Amino acid sequence: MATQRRRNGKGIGKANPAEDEAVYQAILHALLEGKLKAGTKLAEPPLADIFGVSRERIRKVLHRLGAERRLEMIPNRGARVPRPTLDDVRSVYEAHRVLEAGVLTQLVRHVDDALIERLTAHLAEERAAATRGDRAASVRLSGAFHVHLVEALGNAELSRFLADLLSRSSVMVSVYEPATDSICAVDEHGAIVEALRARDVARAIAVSREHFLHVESRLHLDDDAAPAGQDLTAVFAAVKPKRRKGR
Amino acid sequence: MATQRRRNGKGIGKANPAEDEAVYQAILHALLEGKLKAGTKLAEPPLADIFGVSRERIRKVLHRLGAERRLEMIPNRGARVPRPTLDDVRSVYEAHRVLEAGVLTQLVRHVDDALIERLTAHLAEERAAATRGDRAASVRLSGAFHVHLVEALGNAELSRFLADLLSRSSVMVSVYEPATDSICAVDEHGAIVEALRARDVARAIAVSREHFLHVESRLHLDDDAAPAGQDLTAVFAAVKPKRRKGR
DNA sequence: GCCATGCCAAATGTGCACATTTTTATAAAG
DNA sequence: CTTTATAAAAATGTGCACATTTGGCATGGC
Repeated sequence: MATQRRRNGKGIGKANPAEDEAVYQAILHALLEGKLKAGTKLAEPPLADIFGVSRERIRKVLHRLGAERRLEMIPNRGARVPRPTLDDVRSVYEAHRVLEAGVLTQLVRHVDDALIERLTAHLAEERAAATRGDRAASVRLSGAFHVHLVEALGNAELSRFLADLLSRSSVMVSVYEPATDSICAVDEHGAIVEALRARDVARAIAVSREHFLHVESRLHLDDDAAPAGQDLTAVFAAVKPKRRKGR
Repeated sequence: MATQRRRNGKGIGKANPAEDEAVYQAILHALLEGKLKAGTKLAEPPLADIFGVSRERIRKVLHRLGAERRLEMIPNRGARVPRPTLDDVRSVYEAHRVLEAGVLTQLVRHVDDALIERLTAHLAEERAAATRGDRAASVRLSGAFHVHLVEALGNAELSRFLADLLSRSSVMVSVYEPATDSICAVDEHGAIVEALRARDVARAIAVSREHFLHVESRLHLDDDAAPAGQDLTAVFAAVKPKRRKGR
């Protein structure tokens, strides 16, 4: 009697790790794309309804995102999209700057022609996107340049740390808008590569530092601040065509 | 089967966030102390029985530790204490080395007498512990020195990253045993402070680098490798005096 | 003797039914 | 009209009952 089956009549405890991952990726993607405005409440029941999964599954995903510090979890009060302070953003940029100084210091000891060649090729891509006027590609490639630098070291811990920093700064673009007007100047990236080729640590670090300070100086507060109330259904509209109840 | 301790029909959903934290801290502490050998299986039912809480609570904690990469989670097969490779350990040390190079680069721009004074005081503590022969204090203070360095920058992201690295290397002590014979030489720490006082970036980084390479060279494989099967009850014996079934 | 196969106990994964807490709506008082 | 108190509604947190999967063990065939 107590065995209430699901609507699809199949098993209830059916293991489906892919479903977890799909929901996680969907929400994470929405966060990184900036579709979810800062301060938006992410309640479990509506999300379960939208994605057509149980509430527990949504719950697990939200708590995971909270553990990764991508969502702000408050006990008994659910999940919200974090509203980073200007100091928070500066902190992330500074961390990136400090990290890259260390990376460059280590990198000059291991530069070889292949690396310089790869970086030069990347610079060409960046210039192509810039002259083409493709803003989206420019932003993407600009971030990828720094990823290339750290991955040249082949250290998983450092790569993960940088990925964490970049993903966090992505979210921040929706509040403060850095570098939408003019992204990382390709020339500055080129100067870093040039210093690397010359094995000049001090110059590489100095250029990198100026580069980051340049970007940081463009940060400014964008205080339209829609405090809450965003239509989640609209945000996740095209993500999952699963049926949901009549609105 | 293990009789669920809490069967009082009245308050089932009683909120108790402190209980979560207690279990989390207990397992984390056991991990950091090296009481849990690498490769040990952490099954949910016995842990629930030991701590006297429901299985779901254990479950949540284990998954949290898995998300923090302190436990290795395999779908449908539970949690195990990770068995880090020698390359993993080297990776952590290298990351610390690279990070500290960046930290020192940034730090020489903001050194003041107060900082030098604090670091000097710390060095005195280290020396005292060393001459006293207090090995535990020496290890602790030796790690704390590097924490002091990064915290001098006042950047939360960087501090968190270093804490992550340190906690991971703590776990690794149980497999490879670095620096138990002779921990970070105080003289090397002193040389770093001296270079900072002189505002000599290159020297600070060089000394720091040599320091880390020195420690890394002491790593060696300790392959006794008890493959599994550790008595969890004994490990968590003194942690939680809560009543459990037999005993 | 050794590998393959089937069965059974144990462990993990998940939906659901509550309890608890928070938030919203409504009514009353100043 | 604003503010406060109270009740209703919604959302979050948790234990439990299953389903599913895994691992071990015995049996049978080569």
